[in-house]
Amino acid sequence: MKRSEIEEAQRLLGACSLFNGLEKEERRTLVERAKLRSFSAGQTIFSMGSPGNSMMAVLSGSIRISIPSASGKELVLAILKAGQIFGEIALLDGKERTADATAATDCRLAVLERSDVLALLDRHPSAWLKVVEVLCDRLRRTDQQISELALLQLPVRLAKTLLRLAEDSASSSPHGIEIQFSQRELGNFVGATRESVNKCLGDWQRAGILHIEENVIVLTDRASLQALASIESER
Amino acid sequence: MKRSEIEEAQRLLGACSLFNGLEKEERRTLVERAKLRSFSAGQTIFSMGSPGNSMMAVLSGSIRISIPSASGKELVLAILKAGQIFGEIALLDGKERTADATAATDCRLAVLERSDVLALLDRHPSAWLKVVEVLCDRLRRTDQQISELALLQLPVRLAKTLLRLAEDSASSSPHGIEIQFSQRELGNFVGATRESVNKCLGDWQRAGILHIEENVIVLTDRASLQALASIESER
DNA sequence: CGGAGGGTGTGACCTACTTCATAGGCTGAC
DNA sequence: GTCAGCCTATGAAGTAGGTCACACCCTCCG
Repeated sequence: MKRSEIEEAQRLLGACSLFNGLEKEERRTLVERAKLRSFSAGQTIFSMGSPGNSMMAVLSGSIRISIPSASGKELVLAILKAGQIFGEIALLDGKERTADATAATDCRLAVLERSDVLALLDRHPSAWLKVVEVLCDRLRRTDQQISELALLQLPVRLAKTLLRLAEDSASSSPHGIEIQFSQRELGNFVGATRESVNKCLGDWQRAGILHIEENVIVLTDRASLQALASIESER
Repeated sequence: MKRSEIEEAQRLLGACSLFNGLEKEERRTLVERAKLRSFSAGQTIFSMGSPGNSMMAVLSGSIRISIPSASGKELVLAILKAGQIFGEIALLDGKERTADATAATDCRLAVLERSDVLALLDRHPSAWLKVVEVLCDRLRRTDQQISELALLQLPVRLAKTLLRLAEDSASSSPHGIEIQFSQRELGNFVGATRESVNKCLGDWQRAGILHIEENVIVLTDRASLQALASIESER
């Protein structure tokens, strides 16, 4: 591993909420012990059910966390970007991975082994709190996802996820915020089919809330979408 | 608080996975700092959205954790029994409660304040691991619940939850395992209506897999139910 | 006693989805 | 080139499950 790479990885790990409490020195030893790995878009990083002794921090690119179903369908739980971590559950409790992780784009990861992480936590017990915060955050997210899935109907769920995607998407054109997911992928987010998503988006385009151009959805009227998302329409 | 009560609470806390690693002495001080509280069936213990500075350990009875929706509906996330804990998320990250907790039966709880728990973790950093295990367990559960909700259809979900309920139900009659939840409540478990649950159970009764008598469901043919639960039938 | 409020059982109907089919467009590989 | 494989678009048909309405049974309470 080159010196420059190490330095960059160190800087990037500093961006992780998990590690930004550490002193520089600690971060350096952590990076030294970590394996840096690259994946190209579409590659699978790990699969649900496999044993997992490591966790990953995203250095660049984005990662897709999903749960597969028996027959090809899948539900996307999250898209992770630089500075976020994943795979920590299996590392912490020593059991199987609970979901699939695949590279959504080309990406680079820092892979940390269980023994290294536990050793670090041993030296710095205060870091446990960070770990716990990450887990709590995950739990809040999944709890919310559960209730939405069970209690809200498709248009509301779709509106909510569009807004969420809009929030952590850097790319905004002059006309509005751009979202770059295929309709099939949006379906995987909200637990619906490609066709249903298409119809919903079509309606909204006709209503002037957004428009669809060349594999990109442009949100023009965010307020209306927010209204749609907070309608108490249930199943 | 009476001496006998303290002793009993100590014994019961020892049954919690979270605390069974502690020495007797530590457990005693923890119990001394805890408030013992009783709730009668139906009482609400805390509500989603309220601030939460405490967590609870169930000493006796059972607790119902649920997420309410705008219009009366709700989704039941878990039923907790003696030896289990809840409310730890808000305690750990200092944010709002993510769900409602109500007394499913008359029950007694040990209520632990944030400062006491954090102090204990400070004295015994090894206890963090236990906390993390609890959180990981929760995450595994909710992840599974999400994927079932999104990917499986009602009969499969219902079969799965019946089997789960059967597992941690002590009451088994000579004829089979008894499950004592109303059909409406089962609906709240699987995200469906009373009527749909009724129809499904009716079919299964006709098929001889279970029978229904006086507000009790008796599982007679567990194997068939397991078969139904593992069918890959999707939505 | 009667009535309110809980439970189960069932039908008729409605609708939010899925499934299936078809059509066309673009990109990248052979 | 053309073919495979991805995407969007849209409409017809099928269906799981929700909604509504009713009947009936408890038990608890005034």
